[in-house]
This record gives sequence, C-alpha cells and structure tokens, in this order.
Amino acid sequence: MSDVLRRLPLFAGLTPEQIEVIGAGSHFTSLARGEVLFHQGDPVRGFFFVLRGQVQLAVSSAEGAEKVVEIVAAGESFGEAVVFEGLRYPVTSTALVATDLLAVSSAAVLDLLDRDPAFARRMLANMAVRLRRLVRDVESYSLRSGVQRVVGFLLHEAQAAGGETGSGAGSGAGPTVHLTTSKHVLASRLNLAPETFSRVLRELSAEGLISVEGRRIALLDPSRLEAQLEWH
Amino acid sequence: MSDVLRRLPLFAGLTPEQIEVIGAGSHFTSLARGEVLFHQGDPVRGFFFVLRGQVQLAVSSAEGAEKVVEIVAAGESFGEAVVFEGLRYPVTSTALVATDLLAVSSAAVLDLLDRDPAFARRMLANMAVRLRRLVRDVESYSLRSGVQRVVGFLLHEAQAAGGETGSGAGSGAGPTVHLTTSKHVLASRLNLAPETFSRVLRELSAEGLISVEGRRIALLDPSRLEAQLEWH
DNA sequence: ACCGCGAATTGACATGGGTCAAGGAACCGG
DNA sequence: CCGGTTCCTTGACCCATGTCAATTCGCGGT
Repeated sequence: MSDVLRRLPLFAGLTPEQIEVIGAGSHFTSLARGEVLFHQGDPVRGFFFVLRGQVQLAVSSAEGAEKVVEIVAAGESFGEAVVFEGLRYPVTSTALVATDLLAVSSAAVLDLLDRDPAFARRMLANMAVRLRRLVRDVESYSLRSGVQRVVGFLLHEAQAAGGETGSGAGSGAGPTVHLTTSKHVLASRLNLAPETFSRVLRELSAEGLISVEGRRIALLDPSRLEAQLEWH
Repeated sequence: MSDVLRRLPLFAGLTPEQIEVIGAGSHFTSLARGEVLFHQGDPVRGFFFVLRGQVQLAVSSAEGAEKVVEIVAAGESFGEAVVFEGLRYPVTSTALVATDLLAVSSAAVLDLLDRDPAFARRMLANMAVRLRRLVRDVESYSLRSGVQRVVGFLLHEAQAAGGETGSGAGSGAGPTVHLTTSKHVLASRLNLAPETFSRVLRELSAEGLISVEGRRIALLDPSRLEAQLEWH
C-alpha cells in the first residue's frame, strides 16, 4: 500500500508518517467492465486513483440519457473535489474495462491537508487543471461544430501521444491515434450521437484528411486538419 | 483596505499580520460598463473580488462568437483557479455595469497558503463549488432542451431569492424573478441565441406558466413549471 | 416631448445534428 | 466453424435552434 501511495504524484514528498495516515484511510478496489463504482447522488466516501484500467464519469438525466463528462485513464485520479465540499457525487462512475482502484477516504485527506501546505498546493493545482479543462469543454460544446470537436480531439490526442509517425511507408503519413474507448463512449464525451461521430469520421476520410481502421486513426494531413478548426 | 479584506468570507479569521500580507499584494480597480478587465490569453496577475457591480466571464472563438460562462455578482470572486496552475486566463472578463473590484495578487495568495491551512481549506472548498457548478452546466447544456434550461434557471433564481411572493393581490401569484442582466447576456449564459430565449419566454407566457414584464418575470405556476423539467 | 440608439421581439427560412430503423462487421465462447 | 452479442455504420427523415432581416420597444439625454 505505502509503495503505491509513494509513487503517486499527489503524495510525492510526504513523510513516512504522513503516508501512514493516508494509507490507514485507503483501500484497494477492483471493478469488472461495466461495473458502477458510485452513482450520481451517492454519499461521498472519498476519491480514487485509477491504478489499472479506465473509468468514465457521466451525468444522466431522469429519462436515462447519459453524457460522459470525463474518461479517466490509469495513473489519473478523480473525485477529489467532492472531498472538500460536496456531500454527494455529482456524476456516476463506471468502469469501462476491468479496473483496479485505490480509494482514499475523505478523512485522511482532510487530516493531511492541515499538516502539509505543499500537499494543499498540489491539491489546488490539481483542481485548477480540472476546472480549466471543464471550461475548455464548455467552450468546445458551445462554440464549435461536431466536426471541429472531433478534429480538435484527434489533434490533441496525436500531440499527447508524442510525435509518433504512422506505420505507412511511402507517402509521408502523419501521426496515428489509437482510440482507447468504444466509439459510443467517445462520441458522448464529445457531445455527439454515435451516428454523427461515425459520419464525421467518414466525411474526414472522404476528404483524405484521415484514414480510419477500426480504432486506429491515421492523421494523413495534420495541417489541413487544423484548418478545419477555423472558420465555420 | 484591511477593513474590506476582513469582511470577505475567504479571508475571515486571518490574523492581522496575514491580512497585512494580502493587503500589500492587493489593490482596488474600477471598470466602466463594457470595459474589459482581462482578455482570454492574458498573463495571470491574480484573482478578483467584485465589490460592487457585475462582470461576465466569457470564452470566444476566433470568429468572434462569444459564450458567457459565468456571471459574477457583487460579493463573489473569480479567477482563483488560475493562481494555482495557469499562466493565462482562459476567459475574458468584462464589466456588465460600472464595477469596483479588489485585485489580489497571486504571490500574496500563494504566500498565505503556506502559512494557514484553514485558508487552504476555504480555497479548496471554493474551487470545489465552482467545479460542481460547471459540471451542472455541462449536464444542462448536453441533456436539457432550451425550454428546460430556461425553466431551470427561473426556478433556481426564484429559490435563491428566497420565498418572495409576487406583488399581485388576488390570484395566488408565485414568486417573482428579477433579471440582473440584459437578456442577450443571459441567453448566452444559458447557451441560447437571444431570439430563442425570447421565443421560449413567449411560449411559457402563452401557456400561462409565467408572465414577463421587462426584466421582471412572475412564476405563475411553479409546480407546472417544474413539470416542464421532466420528460422531453 | 422628442430623438436616437441599443435591446428585444417577431417572422421566415435554413440546417446541424438527433432519432429511428435496418443492415453489416468484428468479436467471443463453445 | 458457428451462432450470438455487441459495436459500428448507413440511410431516411425530422425537428429544435440558429441565422438573417425587419420592426418595435424603451430608456437616457437634451
């Protein structure tokens, strides 16, 4: 347990005793694919690190419609914010694949917070990043078309994955993006119906901007793709 | 200066010396109606309290389209998050009316953060509330229709304003909502074109659910309004 | 009281993207 | 190798909202 904790960026630099405190308030959990960790409205227990696997955070309306707000990958955490303010989780958390989590109790975090200012700083930085991301999302949902959101996503992923060049030999193929989730989850994340997402990909393919092969998407012409983000 | 600082919830309970630290890194500013405090992309100077007036935070696309993310009223603050992580403001801040602000420098906040755990807690709670609100907004934009967003807003405002009953005598008129901004700003906040907002209000009026008189909206039938939030 | 100007409304129209329904394609367990 | 899921794609259609344009409203200033 301590070994795992020590490796997490958020807990880096804590003293052994502090690690102890956090450790005492933490435990491991595993989820099967499709299993729900907590529902929107459940009372807060704490926050979570994804050690292995992937979870989605989604809001849902009374009629069952669902919108994926975030996809959390291994190495990332979620649910920090509710520790400081909320009584209930504002989203539903579902494992997208078999997932191992570390659950950290609110009490342990609050306890540690009063002792280590550096920890507080990291926590704040963490939440600030999250806030900024959400603002970006709102901007994207409000001000950009479906095509633009998809293109933006592809370019972002390509960049995040580092400057990998595609496998293609002859023609100067651009970077390749591997989708890490099913397309309908991704579509929801991008605020699109799955059908629309599919059509957008087809359209971009038809124009020679990308080529799609299952979950592998090659960006054939990054500069023309970027051009899609401007104007209409 | 110190007097003002002491009165702000965020700084409540600070020692005189701490107030001094914050005070040294703060100053007052005034903005005329329509004046811009900072633009999206400007380097971060610090965060702000609205002492009097009202400002909007908006994101804008390259083509000039604009989306109001938040409307900040007197007594509230904005821009805290960037202090901890960002280099640039992710939104543009514009005064909607003549406004007095207190600008608090990042340095002063960061300094104080290391000394007072309780302050860190309040800061975290603050940001957690903000995050939650944004998630609500995303939910609302994605999962609800224009009518539902407007109705949701009206009911929310009515509740926030306390159980005021309308001025109307005879018929049991419900609570009244006073719009604190122009309708096109409000429309943008709700992610609607001004025209659509106008039409929604007319529609609700036609059904006898509300009555509109300039910026004064009476909720004639709160329970039937709530029913609008369900199903389609 | 009148003017001027931004705000708000209204109408006519266009369209992005959602919904419904019907295949296809990939994957899995047996 | 086969049947059953689940995921994805495609087509046809529709509708909520946005856009454009023309008034109209309403307030502030002189």
